[in-house]
Amino acid sequence: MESVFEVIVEPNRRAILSLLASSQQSVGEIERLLHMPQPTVSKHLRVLRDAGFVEATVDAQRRLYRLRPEPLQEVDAWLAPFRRFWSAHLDALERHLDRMPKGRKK
Amino acid sequence: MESVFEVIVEPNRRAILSLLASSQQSVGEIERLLHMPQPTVSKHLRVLRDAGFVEATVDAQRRLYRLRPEPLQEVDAWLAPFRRFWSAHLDALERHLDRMPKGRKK
DNA sequence: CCACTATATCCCTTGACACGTATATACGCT
DNA sequence: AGCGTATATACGTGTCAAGGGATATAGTGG
Repeated sequence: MESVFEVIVEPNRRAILSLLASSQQSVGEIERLLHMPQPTVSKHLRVLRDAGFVEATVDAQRRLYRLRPEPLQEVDAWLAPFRRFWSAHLDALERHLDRMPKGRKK
Repeated sequence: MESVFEVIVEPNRRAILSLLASSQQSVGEIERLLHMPQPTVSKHLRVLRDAGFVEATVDAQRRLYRLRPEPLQEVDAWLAPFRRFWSAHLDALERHLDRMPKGRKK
Protein backbone atom coordinates (compact mmCIF):
# COMPACT_ATOMS: atom_id res chain seq x y z
CA MET A 1 0.00 0.00 0.00
CA GLU A 2 2.44 2.63 -1.14
CA SER A 3 0.40 5.13 -3.13
CA VAL A 4 -2.21 7.55 -1.85
CA PHE A 5 -4.56 6.36 -4.58
CA GLU A 6 -4.61 2.85 -3.22
CA VAL A 7 -5.70 4.30 0.08
CA ILE A 8 -8.59 6.39 -1.18
CA VAL A 9 -9.91 3.79 -3.59
CA GLU A 10 -11.68 2.05 -0.72
CA PRO A 11 -15.19 3.48 -0.18
CA ASN A 12 -15.18 2.93 3.56
CA ARG A 13 -11.90 4.76 3.88
CA ARG A 14 -13.27 7.69 1.90
CA ALA A 15 -16.28 7.70 4.20
CA ILE A 16 -14.01 7.83 7.23
CA LEU A 17 -12.02 10.68 5.71
CA SER A 18 -15.18 12.63 4.94
CA LEU A 19 -16.40 12.11 8.46
CA LEU A 20 -13.12 13.32 9.90
CA ALA A 21 -13.27 16.36 7.65
CA SER A 22 -16.03 17.72 9.84
CA SER A 23 -14.40 16.91 13.15
CA GLN A 24 -12.20 14.40 14.93
CA GLN A 25 -13.84 11.19 16.11
CA SER A 26 -13.15 8.17 18.25
CA VAL A 27 -13.15 4.69 16.77
CA GLY A 28 -16.44 3.90 18.45
CA GLU A 29 -18.10 6.98 16.99
CA ILE A 30 -16.92 6.09 13.51
CA GLU A 31 -18.23 2.59 13.99
CA ARG A 32 -21.61 3.91 15.05
CA LEU A 33 -21.99 6.68 12.48
CA LEU A 34 -20.88 4.63 9.50
CA HIS A 35 -22.43 1.32 10.59
CA MET A 36 -19.21 -0.63 10.23
CA PRO A 37 -17.97 -3.50 12.36
CA GLN A 38 -15.29 -2.35 14.77
CA PRO A 39 -12.46 -4.48 13.35
CA THR A 40 -13.21 -3.07 9.94
CA VAL A 41 -12.91 0.46 11.27
CA SER A 42 -9.65 -0.31 13.05
CA LYS A 43 -8.16 -1.95 10.00
CA HIS A 44 -8.99 0.95 7.76
CA LEU A 45 -7.71 3.41 10.31
CA ARG A 46 -4.50 1.46 10.41
CA VAL A 47 -4.10 1.88 6.66
CA LEU A 48 -4.99 5.57 6.85
CA ARG A 49 -2.56 6.10 9.70
CA ASP A 50 0.31 4.28 7.98
CA ALA A 51 -0.24 6.41 4.90
CA GLY A 52 -0.31 9.62 6.92
CA PHE A 53 -3.93 10.52 6.21
CA VAL A 54 -4.85 10.56 9.88
CA GLU A 55 -3.22 10.74 13.27
CA ALA A 56 -4.51 9.74 16.68
CA THR A 57 -4.26 11.06 20.19
CA VAL A 58 -4.95 8.89 23.18
CA ASP A 59 -7.82 9.87 25.45
CA ALA A 60 -8.09 7.22 28.18
CA GLN A 61 -9.04 4.03 26.31
CA ARG A 62 -10.19 6.00 23.30
CA ARG A 63 -8.19 7.09 20.36
CA LEU A 64 -9.28 10.31 18.75
CA TYR A 65 -8.50 10.37 15.07
CA ARG A 66 -8.12 13.52 13.02
CA LEU A 67 -7.10 14.40 9.47
CA ARG A 68 -3.64 15.26 8.26
CA PRO A 69 -3.48 17.28 5.07
CA GLU A 70 -0.33 16.10 3.32
CA PRO A 71 -1.54 12.99 1.43
CA LEU A 72 -4.64 14.75 0.21
CA GLN A 73 -2.48 17.57 -1.02
CA GLU A 74 -0.63 14.95 -3.00
CA VAL A 75 -3.84 13.98 -4.75
CA ASP A 76 -4.54 17.63 -5.35
CA ALA A 77 -1.10 18.05 -6.88
CA TRP A 78 -1.65 15.14 -9.23
CA LEU A 79 -4.91 16.67 -10.31
CA ALA A 80 -3.46 20.10 -10.94
CA PRO A 81 -2.16 19.56 -14.50
CA PHE A 82 -5.62 18.47 -15.58
CA ARG A 83 -7.41 21.48 -14.23
CA ARG A 84 -6.72 23.60 -17.23
CA PHE A 85 -8.89 21.13 -19.08
CA TRP A 86 -12.06 22.38 -17.55
CA SER A 87 -11.13 25.77 -16.13
CA ALA A 88 -10.09 27.02 -19.55
CA HIS A 89 -12.52 27.07 -22.38
CA LEU A 90 -12.71 23.98 -24.55
CA ASP A 91 -12.32 25.92 -27.77
CA ALA A 92 -8.93 27.23 -26.78
CA LEU A 93 -7.91 23.77 -25.68
CA GLU A 94 -8.89 22.14 -28.91
CA ARG A 95 -7.00 24.73 -30.84
CA HIS A 96 -3.93 23.92 -28.78
CA LEU A 97 -4.26 20.20 -29.39
CA ASP A 98 -4.44 20.67 -33.13
CA ARG A 99 -1.01 22.21 -33.07
CA MET A 100 0.70 19.36 -31.26
CA PRO A 101 4.40 18.98 -32.14
CA LYS A 102 4.59 15.43 -33.47
CA GLY A 103 1.09 15.32 -34.86
CA ARG A 104 1.78 14.02 -38.35
CA LYS A 105 -1.26 13.77 -40.51
CA LYS A 106 -1.16 11.26 -43.27
CA MET B 1 -15.46 -0.76 -12.22
CA GLU B 2 -18.00 1.80 -11.18
CA SER B 3 -16.10 4.55 -9.37
CA VAL B 4 -13.63 7.04 -10.77
CA PHE B 5 -11.22 6.13 -7.99
CA GLU B 6 -11.00 2.55 -9.16
CA VAL B 7 -9.97 3.87 -12.54
CA ILE B 8 -7.20 6.16 -11.40
CA VAL B 9 -5.76 3.74 -8.86
CA GLU B 10 -3.93 1.91 -11.63
CA PRO B 11 -0.49 3.48 -12.25
CA ASN B 12 -0.46 2.70 -15.97
CA ARG B 13 -3.81 4.37 -16.38
CA ARG B 14 -2.57 7.47 -14.56
CA ALA B 15 0.44 7.46 -16.86
CA ILE B 16 -1.85 7.34 -19.89
CA LEU B 17 -3.94 10.18 -18.52
CA SER B 18 -0.87 12.30 -17.86
CA LEU B 19 0.35 11.61 -21.35
CA LEU B 20 -2.96 12.61 -22.85
CA ALA B 21 -2.94 15.77 -20.77
CA SER B 22 -0.20 17.12 -23.02
CA SER B 23 -1.79 16.05 -26.28
CA GLN B 24 -3.90 13.39 -27.91
CA GLN B 25 -2.14 10.18 -28.92
CA SER B 26 -2.71 7.02 -30.90
CA VAL B 27 -2.58 3.62 -29.22
CA GLY B 28 0.75 2.88 -30.85
CA GLU B 29 2.29 6.09 -29.59
CA ILE B 30 1.13 5.38 -26.06
CA GLU B 31 2.57 1.90 -26.34
CA ARG B 32 5.90 3.27 -27.48
CA LEU B 33 6.16 6.19 -25.07
CA LEU B 34 5.13 4.29 -21.98
CA HIS B 35 6.81 0.98 -22.88
CA MET B 36 3.67 -1.07 -22.42
CA PRO B 37 2.56 -4.10 -24.42
CA GLN B 38 -0.15 -3.17 -26.86
CA PRO B 39 -2.89 -5.37 -25.35
CA THR B 40 -2.21 -3.75 -22.01
CA VAL B 41 -2.66 -0.30 -23.51
CA SER B 42 -5.88 -1.29 -25.23
CA LYS B 43 -7.28 -2.84 -22.10
CA HIS B 44 -6.57 0.23 -20.02
CA LEU B 45 -7.95 2.49 -22.70
CA ARG B 46 -11.09 0.40 -22.66
CA VAL B 47 -11.48 1.01 -18.95
CA LEU B 48 -10.77 4.71 -19.35
CA ARG B 49 -13.22 4.97 -22.21
CA ASP B 50 -16.00 3.15 -20.39
CA ALA B 51 -15.54 5.45 -17.43
CA GLY B 52 -15.62 8.55 -19.63
CA PHE B 53 -12.05 9.64 -18.99
CA VAL B 54 -11.13 9.52 -22.66
CA GLU B 55 -12.76 9.44 -26.05
CA ALA B 56 -11.42 8.31 -29.40
CA THR B 57 -11.72 9.43 -32.96
CA VAL B 58 -10.90 7.17 -35.88
CA ASP B 59 -8.05 8.19 -38.16
CA ALA B 60 -7.60 5.46 -40.77
CA GLN B 61 -6.60 2.38 -38.78
CA ARG B 62 -5.59 4.48 -35.82
CA ARG B 63 -7.65 5.62 -32.94
CA LEU B 64 -6.67 8.95 -31.50
CA TYR B 65 -7.46 9.20 -27.83
CA ARG B 66 -7.98 12.43 -25.96
CA LEU B 67 -9.04 13.45 -22.46
CA ARG B 68 -12.53 14.22 -21.31
CA PRO B 69 -12.77 16.41 -18.22
CA GLU B 70 -15.89 15.19 -16.41
CA PRO B 71 -14.54 12.26 -14.35
CA LEU B 72 -11.52 14.23 -13.23
CA GLN B 73 -13.82 17.00 -12.16
CA GLU B 74 -15.54 14.41 -10.04
CA VAL B 75 -12.28 13.70 -8.24
CA ASP B 76 -11.77 17.41 -7.83
CA ALA B 77 -15.22 17.74 -6.33
CA TRP B 78 -14.53 14.99 -3.83
CA LEU B 79 -11.35 16.72 -2.83
CA ALA B 80 -12.96 20.12 -2.36
CA PRO B 81 -14.25 19.72 1.20
CA PHE B 82 -10.75 18.82 2.37
CA ARG B 83 -9.10 21.87 0.91
CA ARG B 84 -9.95 24.06 3.83
CA PHE B 85 -7.75 21.72 5.82
CA TRP B 86 -4.54 22.83 4.33
CA SER B 87 -5.63 26.29 3.30
CA ALA B 88 -6.14 26.91 6.99
CA HIS B 89 -2.49 26.11 7.52
CA LEU B 90 -1.07 27.83 4.49
CA ASP B 91 -1.73 31.52 4.12
CA ALA B 92 -0.48 31.75 0.57
CA LEU B 93 -2.84 29.10 -0.64
CA GLU B 94 -5.71 30.68 1.20
CA ARG B 95 -5.05 33.86 -0.66
CA HIS B 96 -5.26 31.91 -3.88
CA LEU B 97 -8.57 30.36 -2.89
CA ASP B 98 -9.90 33.79 -2.04
CA ARG B 99 -9.50 34.77 -5.64
CA MET B 100 -12.26 32.43 -6.65
CA PRO B 101 -15.43 34.04 -8.06
CA LYS B 102 -17.73 33.31 -5.15
CA GLY B 103 -14.99 33.67 -2.59
CA ARG B 104 -16.61 34.67 0.65
CA LYS B 105 -14.39 35.89 3.39
CA LYS B 106 -15.33 34.97 6.90
C1' DC C 1 -8.19 -10.20 -53.08
C1' DC C 2 -3.84 -10.21 -50.42
C1' DA C 3 -0.41 -8.57 -47.34
C1' DC C 4 0.40 -5.41 -43.76
C1' DT C 5 -0.54 -2.49 -39.94
C1' DA C 6 -3.27 -0.98 -36.01
C1' DT C 7 -6.27 -2.04 -32.40
C1' DA C 8 -9.31 -4.98 -29.69
C1' DT C 9 -10.61 -9.14 -27.26
C1' DC C 10 -10.10 -13.90 -25.13
C1' DC C 11 -8.15 -17.24 -21.83
C1' DC C 12 -5.58 -18.22 -17.94
C1' DT C 13 -2.92 -17.57 -13.90
C1' DT C 14 -1.61 -14.92 -10.05
C1' DG C 15 -1.83 -11.82 -6.40
C1' DA C 16 -3.90 -8.30 -3.55
C1' DC C 17 -7.28 -6.82 -0.54
C1' DA C 18 -11.77 -6.65 2.06
C1' DC C 19 -14.64 -8.93 5.17
C1' DG C 20 -16.29 -11.98 9.18
C1' DT C 21 -15.19 -14.12 13.26
C1' DA C 22 -12.45 -14.85 17.00
C1' DT C 23 -9.06 -13.35 20.00
C1' DA C 24 -5.59 -10.26 22.07
C1' DT C 25 -4.09 -5.99 24.29
C1' DA C 26 -4.82 -1.66 26.89
C1' DC C 27 -7.02 1.32 30.13
C1' DG C 28 -9.90 2.73 34.05
C1' DC C 29 -13.00 2.13 37.76
C1' DT C 30 -14.55 0.02 42.14
C1' DA D 1 -7.18 -7.82 41.54
C1' DG D 2 -11.00 -8.19 38.49
C1' DC D 3 -14.59 -6.63 35.38
C1' DG D 4 -16.19 -3.84 31.51
C1' DT D 5 -15.18 -0.98 27.78
C1' DA D 6 -12.36 0.44 23.83
C1' DT D 7 -9.30 -0.67 20.24
C1' DA D 8 -6.10 -3.65 17.69
C1' DT D 9 -4.59 -7.88 15.37
C1' DA D 10 -4.71 -12.82 13.37
C1' DC D 11 -6.61 -16.21 10.38
C1' DG D 12 -9.25 -18.14 6.70
C1' DT D 13 -11.98 -17.24 2.60
C1' DG D 14 -13.88 -15.27 -1.58
C1' DT D 15 -13.68 -11.97 -5.17
C1' DC D 16 -11.88 -9.23 -8.63
C1' DA D 17 -8.69 -7.05 -11.48
C1' DA D 18 -3.98 -6.93 -13.80
C1' DG D 19 -0.68 -9.05 -16.92
C1' DG D 20 1.09 -12.25 -20.56
C1' DG D 21 0.28 -14.33 -24.70
C1' DA D 22 -2.29 -15.75 -28.56
C1' DT D 23 -5.70 -14.52 -31.63
C1' DA D 24 -9.49 -11.94 -33.78
C1' DT D 25 -11.24 -7.80 -36.21
C1' DA D 26 -10.75 -3.72 -39.09
C1' DG D 27 -8.91 -0.65 -42.24
C1' DT D 28 -5.34 0.54 -46.11
C1' DG D 29 -2.66 0.21 -50.17
C1' DG D 30 -1.00 -2.67 -54.03
